[in-house]
Amino acid sequence: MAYRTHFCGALRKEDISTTVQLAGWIHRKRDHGGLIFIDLRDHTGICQLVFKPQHTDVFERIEHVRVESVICITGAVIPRSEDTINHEIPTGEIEVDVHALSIENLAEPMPFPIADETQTSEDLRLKYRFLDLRRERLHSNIIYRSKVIAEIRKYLSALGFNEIQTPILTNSSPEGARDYLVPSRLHPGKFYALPQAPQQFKQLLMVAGFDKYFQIAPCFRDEDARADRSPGEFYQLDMEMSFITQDDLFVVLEGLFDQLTKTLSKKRIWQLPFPRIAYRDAMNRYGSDKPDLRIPLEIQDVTAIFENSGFKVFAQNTAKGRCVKALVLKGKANEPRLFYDKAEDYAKTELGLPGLAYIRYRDGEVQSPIYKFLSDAEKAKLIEALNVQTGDVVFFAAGAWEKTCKAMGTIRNYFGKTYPIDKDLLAYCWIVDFPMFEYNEESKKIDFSHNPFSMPQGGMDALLTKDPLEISAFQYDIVCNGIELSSGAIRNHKPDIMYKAFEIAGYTKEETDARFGHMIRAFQHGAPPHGGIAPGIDRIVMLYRDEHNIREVIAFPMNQKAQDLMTGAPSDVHEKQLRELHIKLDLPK
RNA sequence: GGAGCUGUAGCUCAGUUGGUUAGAGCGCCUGCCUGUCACGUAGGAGGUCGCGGGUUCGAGCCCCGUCAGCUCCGCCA
Repeated sequence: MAYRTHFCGALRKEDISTTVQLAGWIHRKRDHGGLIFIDLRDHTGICQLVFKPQHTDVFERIEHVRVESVICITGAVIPRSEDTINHEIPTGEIEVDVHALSIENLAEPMPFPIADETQTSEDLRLKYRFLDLRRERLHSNIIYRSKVIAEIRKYLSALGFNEIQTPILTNSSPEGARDYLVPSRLHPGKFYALPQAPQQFKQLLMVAGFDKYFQIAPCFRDEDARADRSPGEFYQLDMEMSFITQDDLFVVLEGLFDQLTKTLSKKRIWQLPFPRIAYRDAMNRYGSDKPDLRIPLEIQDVTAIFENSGFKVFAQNTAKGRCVKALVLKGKANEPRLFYDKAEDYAKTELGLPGLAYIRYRDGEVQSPIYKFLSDAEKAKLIEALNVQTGDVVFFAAGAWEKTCKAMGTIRNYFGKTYPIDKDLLAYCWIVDFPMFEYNEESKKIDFSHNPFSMPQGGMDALLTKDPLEISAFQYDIVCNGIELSSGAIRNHKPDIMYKAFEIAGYTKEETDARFGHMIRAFQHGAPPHGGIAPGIDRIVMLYRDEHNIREVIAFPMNQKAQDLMTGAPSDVHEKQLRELHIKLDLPK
């Protein structure tokens, strides 16, 4: 005999006078002595059951059953009287008069309430993850995640993408994050690595002629956790396409996110197509390569105004590679003193800035610790250049370009919190034209700034003739509301350009062959132009669910120290297992 | 590796300048209750104040150390 004929959340007044079987968890219980109400919950929702003393056996058996026990019932759907209708729930017009009961599983008292969303300590929630997942918030997040993935598959399959799995046991790559290693039994002393991303495989799939590939790909990186970074493993929508330009890819991704937004959310995309902002502009205007465009503040450059200024702090920062940046806050000149003090304190403690100069253009007076150092001409130029009006306040920072931009970007985000932000606005944008190379201060050499397989803009000609630090790559990020969802690139499919790029980064031909021989070899046997991207699934779900911690969108996450508090992983293994793998432990004391 | 915050009943928390027997709500147990929907109501059980040391006549509270969780920095091609 079947367990159920209906789902709890599906019953309506149309079902009145039918006999139904329901199965689920006791969500809440209200025992009136001569009458017991139970809210029965399943995956679909909640339905009220009524137990009446006329059914003596059933009534007596349910009396001492605790919440979260699993029961199956048979009963009649009956209407509720007008005054007992519950307008808060979809099934509130009816209830089920129970006349048969099967108790499937008695629940011990819960370590924390399931029906209440009471804040509960993180370690307890992780230890009893199977209970936490019953709670409304997590349960709906996981269902939502499933829908996002289903919609992605639907959209990409319709565009001719093929979903292809790539190896989980693969090779260690010294670049990038720390690898998770897996010892080989058949090859003593050798190790597999779990993939940090299927990067090379997806490019090889393009060489193999599959044209368009995607995968909901697990990625493993042994790096420390953050609120938006799961330790150990996370999921990417990994994609790659052949014979495409950067613009072709943008169209596909914009369509995908438009589709996700329309079908799964009441949120709105701010601008479609997404704005495209060059990396350098993003740094100059927003102080970040992942700007939150919803914040109505933009950084301005005032370096030129202070050339030869009498104010030495600014004047010494007008040389090449240095700058003076200004951030105008409209109408914020008359905040309490604490507003400016707290901002300065934040700049000093969090950003390590020596201070945060400001000018308050108040009604009839200007209040500023630096105003007295400025000439009348500089004062006038500032007002003109920044379009300052009475009631505005301007903050300044000066120094090396990148550091100053980033500091101002952090200040911009800090002040951004004082403006109303539309939670349902999705301000997607593309950050484009990332530099191909960067100067590594530590090793005093030129490094790839992102993916070594990206195509330099200008191709071989640029590599041969331009200052490497001036070369841009066809390398882009997709950003939404200040969250970096992914990097991507049009790849370098030409071996000669690849050797040259590696040479600039300090690799000889032999070293390049040794490390990336299989890639070069592939590109020597007919490689199509191709490119791709790999948006983080977890972060997409966080964004659409307004969650600020990645654990809230993962069914079984690990804690900050990469432990699974439910299963106890990582754990000791038997001596025999170690022997088979030819591994001896050398533990720190 | 470093910094910050937190740690008191099963859960969420309060606990005064260091002072008698450490409290509340929820949950749990035993009753009463036929229209609740966070049901109501009476009673009861439940504590290594994270752990260790110190100061003190006396420590949940002060000091030192340590553990755990979270957040951030480093790290994340």
